[in-house]
Amino acid sequence: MPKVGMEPLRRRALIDATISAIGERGSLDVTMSEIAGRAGVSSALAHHYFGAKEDLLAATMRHLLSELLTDTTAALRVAETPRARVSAVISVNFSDKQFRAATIAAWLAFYVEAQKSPGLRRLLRIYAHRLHSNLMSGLARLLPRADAEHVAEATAAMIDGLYIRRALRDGIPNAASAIALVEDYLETKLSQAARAR
Amino acid sequence: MPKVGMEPLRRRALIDATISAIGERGSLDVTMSEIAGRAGVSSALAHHYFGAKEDLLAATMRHLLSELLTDTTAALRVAETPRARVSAVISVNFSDKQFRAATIAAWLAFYVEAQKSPGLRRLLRIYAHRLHSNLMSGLARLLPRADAEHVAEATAAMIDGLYIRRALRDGIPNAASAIALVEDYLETKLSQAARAR
DNA sequence: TTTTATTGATTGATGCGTCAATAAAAAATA
DNA sequence: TATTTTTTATTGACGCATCAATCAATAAAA
Repeated sequence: MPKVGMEPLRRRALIDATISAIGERGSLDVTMSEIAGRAGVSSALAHHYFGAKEDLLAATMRHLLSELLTDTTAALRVAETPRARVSAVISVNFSDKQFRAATIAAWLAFYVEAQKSPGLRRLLRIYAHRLHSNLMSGLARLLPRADAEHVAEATAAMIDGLYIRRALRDGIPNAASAIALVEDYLETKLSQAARAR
Repeated sequence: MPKVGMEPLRRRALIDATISAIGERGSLDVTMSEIAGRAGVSSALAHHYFGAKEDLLAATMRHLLSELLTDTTAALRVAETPRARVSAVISVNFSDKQFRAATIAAWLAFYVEAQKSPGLRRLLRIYAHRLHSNLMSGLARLLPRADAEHVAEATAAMIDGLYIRRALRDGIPNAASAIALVEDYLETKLSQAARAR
């Protein structure tokens, strides 16, 4: 059976299995055997490629993060105006790929785990910082600096909050209404600023 | 040593110990021994009073929830106007007692745990519902029904989001600025509505 | 023959939940 | 009031299950 060049395929399969396992269990205490089983390999192989369980979890987190960043930069590339840049960032966060039960459960679980693990916390800080600066890349051209910072904070908080409510499967059932909520806030703040000018 | 009437004292001490243990560890996987140790008793006693670990966690969650509800009703009682009612609900959520690292870590951990445990999920649904209707108790008198619902959703999401960001100890360092963010949103929406009228 | 892929079996640790044992208070009985 | 009995409080020790991590063994490529 052993065919060479399996490593990248197995790594990817194990990471995918980790996300779906976390999504189904709803928490990070999934076993290595559970994950490995989903990926169709033995738990020993998972250890072979990733070392400790925490390393696999960190790799999964990094994967989630880099997917989000990739999608975001792609969306930003085609955004023509500052206003469109802000909407692009928002829509990526609520895209089908991101705003899915398994993905959200994984994010939530990682937030909790980050309390313990400094490595994970660093990764989440990076995420928060990127989200902020991506939002600012549009807002800074629409509002005075201080207001832009303020609106970026509030928008980021709203996005995180909507993720949580989605995890609870209560209120805000779909991505469209979540986007509408955030966009409405933005529109309100922008028109308020325009009036003041 | 055995003195009669220990039960309520022990129960309370164990629940407090659970919160602080979760706060320090940052997650729900604290051991019964750890909790019992903090409460100054053996793990066997914790089992004696609460049964399974999950029961202790559920009791802790219920305690957190009922404290929040008690504080909220107290704050609502002294609120004179509809506008004051909304502010009252917000300020309770960011009060010293609620917006504390240990409490927030516990809430976050419970959100994750709720994915697995239907009992906990029910409790969190109750919390979300109460928060919503408490906000509505003021908003319904300030805005048309549909707008009020919308603003209540957004406010609730913002509150949850700010909790998460607090848990990460990143951005929004203190309660005051968190309140300012939410109040600013509210004020903006209310004045927008007033102008439209 | 060396490297890469893979696993079953095993080990060691951890932690929940139980149980029998101890002791002090309260209640019942003499 | 003195005693026995029952109830309440409490724990150390232990069984049992789970799981992460290791390792020796197998087999196909290079």
